[in-house]
Parts: sequence; C-alpha cells; structure tokens
Amino acid sequence: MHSLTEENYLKTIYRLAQAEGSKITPTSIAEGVNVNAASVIDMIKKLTEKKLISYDKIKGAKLTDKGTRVALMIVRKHRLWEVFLQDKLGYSWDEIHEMAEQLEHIQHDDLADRLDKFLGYPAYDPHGDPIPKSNGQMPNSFKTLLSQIEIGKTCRVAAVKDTSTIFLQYLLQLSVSIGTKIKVIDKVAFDGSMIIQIGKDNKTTVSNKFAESLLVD
Amino acid sequence: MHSLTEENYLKTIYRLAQAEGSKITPTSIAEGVNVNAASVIDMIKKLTEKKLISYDKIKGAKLTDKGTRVALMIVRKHRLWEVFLQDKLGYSWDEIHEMAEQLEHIQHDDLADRLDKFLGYPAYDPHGDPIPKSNGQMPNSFKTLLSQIEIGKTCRVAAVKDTSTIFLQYLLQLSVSIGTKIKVIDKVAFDGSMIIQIGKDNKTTVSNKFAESLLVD
DNA sequence: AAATATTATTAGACTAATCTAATAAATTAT
DNA sequence: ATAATTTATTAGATTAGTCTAATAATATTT
Repeated sequence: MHSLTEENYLKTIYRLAQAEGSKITPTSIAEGVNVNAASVIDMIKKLTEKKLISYDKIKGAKLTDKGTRVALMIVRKHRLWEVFLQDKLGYSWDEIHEMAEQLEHIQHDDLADRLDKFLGYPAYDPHGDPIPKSNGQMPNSFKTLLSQIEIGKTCRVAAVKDTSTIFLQYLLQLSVSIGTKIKVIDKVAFDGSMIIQIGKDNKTTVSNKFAESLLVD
Repeated sequence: MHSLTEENYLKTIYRLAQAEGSKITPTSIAEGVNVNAASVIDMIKKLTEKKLISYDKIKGAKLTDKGTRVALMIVRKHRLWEVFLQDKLGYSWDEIHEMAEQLEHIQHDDLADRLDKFLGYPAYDPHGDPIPKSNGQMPNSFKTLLSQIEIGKTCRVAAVKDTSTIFLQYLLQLSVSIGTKIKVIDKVAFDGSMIIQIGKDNKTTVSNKFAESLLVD
C-alpha cells in the first residue's frame, strides 16, 4: 500500500503535529526523518499527490484525514509491539524502540487487532503513550495531577493547570513541555514534594505546588 | 548488515539447496525470488563479493559457511514467528506465511532467542518444519513411521524405509518426495490404512503397508 | 531599508534493485 | 555434427529514495 519510507514520513509528520505549536516545515520533517531537506521536498510532492498530506509554504504540511488514519495505524502498531516486547519478551524501556520501528511496518489486515487482543487491549505503551484503537480513537486520556501519580510510574505532561508566565518559564527551564515524560522516583511525605525524572536524564525535586499545577496522563 | 533483498536471496538459495538434487542456477534462483534472471546475475556478483555464496557456471551457486549461517538465522526467525502467529495470535496454517516473510527480517541481537524462550523452545513450526537453534543446529529429527503419526498432525517426509523401485514409483505417482508435507486426516481401524493429505491439495487413502514404509519427522 | 542569514526549491547525480533487449554460451534434438 | 532451443551474461534504462551544490525566497539583524 504505502512504502516503508512513506510510512515513516507520515509518522514523523503526525508526531510533529502532536508536539503542537509551530507549523510543520520541510526542515522540521527533515530533522525528524533524518534526511536532507531537499529529499523532503520530493516526498512532500509524492504524499500530496497521494492525498495523504496537504502542503503550502504558509501553512506548512498537514496530514489529511486519510493521512491521519494511516499515521494512527502505524502508531498503533508501534505501541502495541512495544507492549509485546516489554510484557512478553521482557525487554526494557530503552531497548524496545528500534525494534518497534521495524515491527510497525509489518503489513496484514488484522495483525494489529489480534496483537491487541493477545496483549489484553492495553491503553498505554511502556512509555506511557496512549495506543490508538482500531477505529483511530485515542483512549480516554484521564488527566490527573502529577501529585497523584504513584512512585515508579511514568506519565506524560498533558496540560498545565496554572498558566502564569512564571510557572511556564519554570517549566521551560526544566525542559518540561506538553508530551514530556515524567517518572516519579520518590515522594517526600513531609511536604509533598517529589523527586521526578524529566525525560531521559534530568532528575530534579519539585514542590507539591508544582506537582499540583501539572496535568499528566 | 544485509539488506532485506540479500536476505531473501540467501533464504531462497538455502531452500533450493535443501530441496536437494540439481545444481542451483541463476534461473532457478530467479524463479525462487521471483525476479528476472538478469537481476540474479547482479545479485550473484554482490553476494559473491560479500563471501556469502560461491558461484561458478559448472557447480552453480552455493552458500558459504557465512552465508549458511545467515540463511539459517533467517529461517529460524521465520519459523519462530510462524509459531508465534499460530500459537499466540491464533492464525491458521495458511495465513501465517506472508507475515512471517516480513517478520523474519526484523533485526535485533537476541530477538530470536527471546522469542524462542517465550514460545517454549519449539522444535518445529506449524508446517512441521524444524526450527534451527541459535547455534545453527537443526533439532534432532526423530524420524518415525508415517503410521505412528496421530490424526490431525502434519509431518514431513524425511526418508523411505523401502527403497524398491515399485515403492518409489508409487511415491512419484503420488507426488511424494523428501520434504513433502503429509497431514493425517483419518485412520481406518479395520486395516490400518490412512487417509492423508499430500501437500496442499490431494487427499488419498494409503495402505498400512505404505504407512509403514515411509519415514517422517 | 540594506545586509545577512536562514529556508525552500530546483537541478543533476548517485545507489540499490530491478527491467528489457541483445548477445554469448551451453544443451538438446535432429 | 549441425540446428534449434534454452540458459547465462552484458549493456543500458528505470524507479524510489537519497545526496550535493546552486539558486530563489523569506526572515532577521543591524
């Protein structure tokens, strides 16, 4: 149906669109797919012809409904395979991504659905990312306060409750944005502050006030 | 390491070598890989350069030790995934092949080993083909008489106990040769004759004498 | 606003794998 | 052994996806 390469472009554009905010330019896609910007221009033409994306210089690239459906099914497969690799084969968090990158392209009518069933219809992958359902719906994202997350769990920043500049600046400083993954390492019973891991590296302690201002899922 | 295409050539050459007998020519490979013979010539050069095969016009193509190792690992992955698809996802005999063709190319150090463990170290795939171990050894092929096979099971013809011309001619007539898969449909208690399915299509009844002359595994 | 820097786009070349058409070599049939 | 046929091989073109280098269009500084 669509080549592996096309699928990777669609997935990248989907990811960039989720990351929200700025428009999706040839350069940003080039970074995401890890190719030259000139190559992206060619692929933009191809995907536009196939009506998988729309593109103009002002609005940037955008998935069409058709493109979104395709992208969602790739994401679905990726995340389901990640669950498989972790839950069934015992791989850890950091080992599963590159395999899932390959597995997501396996083509078959109902492979994803069978896998989904076999895995017990998981709602989230091992990174805490929601797994699209076969109809394309994302599982209900129950946003909770960071303060409610149990020790050891990983969550994703979904929204902020406090939109004050001073809070947002603090988030910026901590490299926390929508989509950032936060793992709760420990909680201090005394004052409700939390030791969290932001993304892959940075461990920090944040106050209870902070943890009550951040919505995660 | 090796491209998907290279892997498919190696697998095909391995399969042709197993099928025994005649030498492996560019034309036979072309048929196996489903490409033009001219393309095969190019790939033969490439694989020869990489020391994965040897080739000369008289002896035909032959996998080197290195090439054999690679081919065996692809076959291993293919057959393990087939077990997964049947045992875990509930696919049937005839649905699993094309998916396994894709899954066999998933690259990761110990994915095959983890899968093997997860599946309980199966010795045979759903088609009755032996699954190479991670060291490249084929599981001990315990040859049994066809008469010993239970109803519903599929086995592979491994050898003949009776080598008389008249028996071999009969086998030829039934299109039974080494490697042919036989499924035992039913057994007649009265005289020990069996209703078997040879390969994919032909259902026949064979005598107990026949079933006592054919070694399968 | 002019100068500078960044982005987007085009043009042309490259690689892997394939094809077709033509030729060379080997086999099989007469 | 010669003719006919099949098989192997070469030469050149094609496709998808990529690249570099050059140019055009925008955006940012000063």
